[in-house]
Amino acid sequence: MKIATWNVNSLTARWPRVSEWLESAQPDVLLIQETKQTDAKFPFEGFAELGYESAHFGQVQWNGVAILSKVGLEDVTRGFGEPEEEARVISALCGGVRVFSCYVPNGRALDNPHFEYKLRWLETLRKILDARDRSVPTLVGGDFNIAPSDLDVYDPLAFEGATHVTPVEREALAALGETGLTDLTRHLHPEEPNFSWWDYRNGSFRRGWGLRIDLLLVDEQLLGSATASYVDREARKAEKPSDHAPVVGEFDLRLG
DNA sequence: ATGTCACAGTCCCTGTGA
Repeated sequence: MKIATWNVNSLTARWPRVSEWLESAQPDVLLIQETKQTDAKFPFEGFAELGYESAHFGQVQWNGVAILSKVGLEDVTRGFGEPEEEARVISALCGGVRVFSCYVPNGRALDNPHFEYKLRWLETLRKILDARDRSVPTLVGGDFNIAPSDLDVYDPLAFEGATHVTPVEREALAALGETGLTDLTRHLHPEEPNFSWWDYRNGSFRRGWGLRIDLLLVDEQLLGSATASYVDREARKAEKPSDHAPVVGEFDLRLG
């Protein structure tokens, strides 16, 4: 089973890239973030023509998360169940695996109220993951807006005083892991940076100025069946690309 | 730090978010 996560930075703007990537990469499941559209605009039919069932949790202008699947899409949950919440998490049961598509708040700046919101949001997610049914294989993917370690940052000195790299954010991410989840790409590749995001500005991609902030957190069952994980940098080279590249995990699942 | 991109509304520019 091949499961990928991709922050597409507007599905409206990115449809050509997303549709061609699905046709060539053929993941069984794709977790999407930043669709930036309402459910009414989400291309359910376009995805169906490509062979995918889909579920979306959208809003008017920002955020928006989705799950596409070729292996079934059942028991969908949208958000944390809080009133007026932003569209940042959706989960479903796909081919016997509970998958989450997460778009963690950016944080903006350390002294911005949005930074506290980011930490609260992560704590709410942790509680949900801690309460999950451990008998069901689980994958939590998405744009976490946190680089887990300095290996995940092209120049740690350039990020002093910035979000995405602080101890408190990394501790919040590690707390998700303490519910029994492992960072798949880093586990399989302990030393390669495997950046997944490059700023549109400054020619960052060409210069290799990236961060690894798009992650696949997997439980022990999935970790034991994992055969590969990689970043598809080709997608970042395309015309009018997202600033994020897809992150892929492959599993040799033998589920009862 | 900032050489870009995308969105909605103020609607062909501006403010916001990343």
